[in-house]
Amino acid sequence: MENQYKKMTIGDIAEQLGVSKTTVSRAISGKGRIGAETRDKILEYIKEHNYRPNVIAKGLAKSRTYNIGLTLGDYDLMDLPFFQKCMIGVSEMATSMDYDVIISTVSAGDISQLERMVTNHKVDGVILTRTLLQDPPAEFLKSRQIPFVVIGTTLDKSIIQIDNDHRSACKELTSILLMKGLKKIALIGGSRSYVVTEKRLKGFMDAYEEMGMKADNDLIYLDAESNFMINNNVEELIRKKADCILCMDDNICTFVLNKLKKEKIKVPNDILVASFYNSSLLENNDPSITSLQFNVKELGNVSCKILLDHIKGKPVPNRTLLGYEVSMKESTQLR
Amino acid sequence: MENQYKKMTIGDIAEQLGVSKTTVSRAISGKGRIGAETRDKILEYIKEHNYRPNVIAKGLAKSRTYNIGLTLGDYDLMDLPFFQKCMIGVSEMATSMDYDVIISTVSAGDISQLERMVTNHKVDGVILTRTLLQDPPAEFLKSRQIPFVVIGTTLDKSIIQIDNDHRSACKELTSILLMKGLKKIALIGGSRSYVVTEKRLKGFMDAYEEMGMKADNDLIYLDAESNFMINNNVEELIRKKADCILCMDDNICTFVLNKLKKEKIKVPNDILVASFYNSSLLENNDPSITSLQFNVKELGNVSCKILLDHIKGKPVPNRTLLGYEVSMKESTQLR
DNA sequence: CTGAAAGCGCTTACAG
DNA sequence: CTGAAAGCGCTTACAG
Repeated sequence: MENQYKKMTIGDIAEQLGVSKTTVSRAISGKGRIGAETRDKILEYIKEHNYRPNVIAKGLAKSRTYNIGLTLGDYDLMDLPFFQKCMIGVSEMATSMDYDVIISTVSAGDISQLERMVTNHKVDGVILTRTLLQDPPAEFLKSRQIPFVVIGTTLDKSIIQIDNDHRSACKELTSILLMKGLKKIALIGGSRSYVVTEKRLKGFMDAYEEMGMKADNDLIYLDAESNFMINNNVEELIRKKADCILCMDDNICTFVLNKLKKEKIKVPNDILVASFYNSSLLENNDPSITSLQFNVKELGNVSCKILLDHIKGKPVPNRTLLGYEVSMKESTQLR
Repeated sequence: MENQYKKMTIGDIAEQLGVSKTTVSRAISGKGRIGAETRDKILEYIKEHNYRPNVIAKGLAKSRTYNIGLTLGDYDLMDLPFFQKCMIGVSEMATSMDYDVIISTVSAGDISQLERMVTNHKVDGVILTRTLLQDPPAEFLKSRQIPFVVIGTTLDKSIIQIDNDHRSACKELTSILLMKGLKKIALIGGSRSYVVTEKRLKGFMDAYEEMGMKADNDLIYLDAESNFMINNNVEELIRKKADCILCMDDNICTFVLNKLKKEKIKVPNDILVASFYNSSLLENNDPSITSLQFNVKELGNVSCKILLDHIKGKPVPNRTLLGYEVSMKESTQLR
């Protein structure tokens, strides 16, 4: 099953044109002095014969792979669209800079795939998605001194990170709700081992503080990991007569909506609902759900650009915060 | 930003142990005659010093990249979980055979990323997902004589393909429904430019034929691409008093369920609903939705194995059909 | 059983 | 401005 497609090399071109391989190489890379005439002749030949240099060979010579790694955790399966959109963003940018992206899954703390990829010298750098407070992949890469960036937020300030401004976003959505005159806003959030959970909580608190108010801790439920827990939380919230439920992500929101439906509590008539995260899970919901909107593809784009710049030794910001949008929908309309 | 991690080479080992690079290479690959004693000594040294060969260099020498490409179309965004699960399956198998997977997006017929990846000699083969009747990526790869396999089904029998047995699966689900005594089963399907649409239709027909019955063409709606079209279709089906709506995929099913809800038609009390495809979109629906179940990760596993075998020149089956499960839920319970 | 040497397809000091 | 040569880190006939 050999590929019989003409595999032209730099040597073939040199021979055909009666120049040296060095010259051909220079014409291609544009580096080193070379006569305009010779260069044009070579470039023309290349175009005409559809030659493409072997990136692997180039990589070996320059100790580069022209690959970057992208990890996905199996927890990503929970927020399906995120990884895919992000990956498309990364891939788009990588391609435009003549890099490719190799994927690597990290499941249940098993970083063997990542280790393999790195120790096999298959990538020049890595993009980590969804980091935990304690992040084995990040620690591994740090110990290996491989350039890497993190999509998300880590406590370790020395790590290059790119994230949406979750804190401000959550603050803004909460503020809008508070200004509607709501008195008993509840918050249901996921695992506190994710940094983003803390960020969202802080944003929520910020909104209260700015208005000189105090959030009611009795209405805040964190570490809500299962449908069961969320059902319980919702029951309690009904008893406590919350007037709005803020969900930290769409998964939680889906469970909350199901539970409310089962209890025959109407949204937005009886209670308001909003999500701190957008995903297509809620796209077709009736009523439509108020949520934050993040441009995940852009997140991928930017992260890739930063990693590549970093690999090339350019200075890059240690922390990059991307924007958001608040999308008000039916679920928070006061009757 | 250089990686200062010890980059040991085969030469270093040879020098330290007073043998030749050839010998070291042989010890590692296990090919070529070599004394057991020398081999053990080398292997031990390698283990002790945590040496990992540079796969890129090995690749250059063997004209291999130890990478395979995996394409995803932007239409995949419609069935989110599919690509990701599939990719995890592919990656898992690839890793176990010391290969890596490079992703490449193909959007709106733009195969430039794929072309780049291939002409840059970055992959030894490619896995294509979601092929269309007319498939530019497949045609391109064929013309380049690059080993590749397709996840899905193509009309071109010369292409190595791996798919679930959609036809049998759809037939089985339809049969079960027919045996419940349903008289007016409707079918709403997507674009006919996907081979799988035809397969599903055939399976539907098969069920009727086997029972000596004839499907009512008046209840079959294909090329239902938009929410708008599906709404119309559902309206007509209500008028025609269909007793069951079979949806070819979960996207369609979601639209159908929304429309029925809006029209205040209860599932399963007033009409039954089932889907020919499973995805998490419907996971939390109330009532739970009867659907077919496919093991997508396994699909990825098998596809990768077949491609790798093919690359290595082993004989592989031209067509591989994987199983399915019928999962009966509330949405098809006759009262 | 072991090694010297050529080669994979590039890049890049060093000379001229 | 151009080229011969060494090198990137491996593999593999060929000889011994």
